[in-house]
Amino acid sequence: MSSNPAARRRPTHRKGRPTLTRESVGRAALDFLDHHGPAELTMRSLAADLGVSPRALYNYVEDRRDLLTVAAELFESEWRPPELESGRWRESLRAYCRALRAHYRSHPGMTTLALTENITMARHPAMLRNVDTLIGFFEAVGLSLPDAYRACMETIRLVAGFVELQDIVYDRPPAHVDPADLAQFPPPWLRPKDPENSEGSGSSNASEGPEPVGDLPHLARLGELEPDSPDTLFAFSLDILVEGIAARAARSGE
Amino acid sequence: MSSNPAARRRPTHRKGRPTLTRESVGRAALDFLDHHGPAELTMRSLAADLGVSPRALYNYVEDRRDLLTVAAELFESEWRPPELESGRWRESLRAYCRALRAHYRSHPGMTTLALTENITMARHPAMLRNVDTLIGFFEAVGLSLPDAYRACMETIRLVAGFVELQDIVYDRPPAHVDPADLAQFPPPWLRPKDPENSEGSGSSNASEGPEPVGDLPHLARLGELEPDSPDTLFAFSLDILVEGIAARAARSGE
DNA sequence: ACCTGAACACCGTTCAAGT
DNA sequence: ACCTGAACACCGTTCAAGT
Repeated sequence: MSSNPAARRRPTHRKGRPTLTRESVGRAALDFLDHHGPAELTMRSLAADLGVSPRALYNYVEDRRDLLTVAAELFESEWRPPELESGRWRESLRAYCRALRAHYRSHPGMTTLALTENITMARHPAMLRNVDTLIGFFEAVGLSLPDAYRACMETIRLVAGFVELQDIVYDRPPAHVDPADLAQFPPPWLRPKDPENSEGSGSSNASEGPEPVGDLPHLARLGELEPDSPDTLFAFSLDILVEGIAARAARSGE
Repeated sequence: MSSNPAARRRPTHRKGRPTLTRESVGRAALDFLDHHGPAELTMRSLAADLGVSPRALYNYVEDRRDLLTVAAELFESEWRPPELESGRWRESLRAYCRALRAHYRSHPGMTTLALTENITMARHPAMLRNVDTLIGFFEAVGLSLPDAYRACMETIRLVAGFVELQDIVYDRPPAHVDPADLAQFPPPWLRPKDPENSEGSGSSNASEGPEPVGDLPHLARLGELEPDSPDTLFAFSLDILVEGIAARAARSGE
């Protein structure tokens, strides 16, 4: 077992802590996102987390963009998709999307970070296999090959978009928003404004006029109903997706 | 016409350039995004664009977050939705979504910027009216009031997600990606790797093994087809949405 | 081979003066 | 009232040494 000389070249520890590697710093960056917002992830804060100087990170990644690319690859490589069965395909697709949503939520901000830094995701071989499997699934459901690809992309985009645009606000409420507001439905900023306190809304110049909200009849009725949970909202999105695909499959089946 | 003394209080020009206002600096920030990436939008670069010192901006906005909030509000206020007609509702919804996509694309990165800075969008009164109108439209199509709200949110999320996750890569190709690759379908990173040049793929440590891509049968067949344009991809997403909503409306109509 | 510490050019933001 | 210029604490990144 010690016949491979290359295996002994690098020590596994240094100064009491494990030796850094390209993977371990990427892993640290990914884990950092579980507890901090994307903006807090800096070379310096990550180095402090690892107990090294900022300069040390540059021995393993080229720059911050490269670091985030590694983190994105690790993020994709740890995605374990559930089985897809083309019989009872509706429930199968729903379960797949619920699992994918949980995956994205487990490292919130990774997608947003990739967007701001112009990092192309879906490069990891594991992700390629998943995409291929998903396309095969949609073909088995009855879509043409091009439609199966489009459906695959639409599915991933729906889940990623839901997590980044909807879940993140609930999972990590911004500091300036009252947490109690987030439990409400519709969100308070979708409610018609109380005409009492129309003053003091920040903009003090009257040049553009008060710009009254006017009637918002449907939102007003919504305010009296029970709030939607994010899970309910997500279930609705899945319904639209599933039935939309079913209609498409029925059409190309003719 | 000069009877209002308040109208004369602020000069309209100073040192040959128009006086700054809260709106004008927000407008400048929004326009900045048309020509530059979100990361380039800094207090200093924007001040240089306006011909003032960075400190001058702080007389009109509290900080960078506040500046981006103003820009987001302006972005929403300039959205002019097309008419929605509940008769021929499918084509009407499609046209609405196409216009909304064009709106988001006209200021690329605004949504991503709002995400990274934790800025809650849809605060502008004009946006409230639009949401209310869209909910009314979906009710007229045959959805229940809660479903109409969910469909409204799903519609906006679909368009915003498509622009940020799909269009931006085409409209603003990242510097490190070959532009020719973007015209291909599927993207090159979705193609099975050529076994010839499996060497030199960046990661030089063999500790994790070569991790072969293996068979990607559906992606391989896709590689021989004509690439999808973003418009084609978007049209497919709209088909899924429209037919999904139609199925939902038919079900609640019973 | 891998690390530290100092340094550079940036960034957001604030302070002390100018007019 | 609104601006400038200098300054502060950050950031990514690099250089020159250390071991």
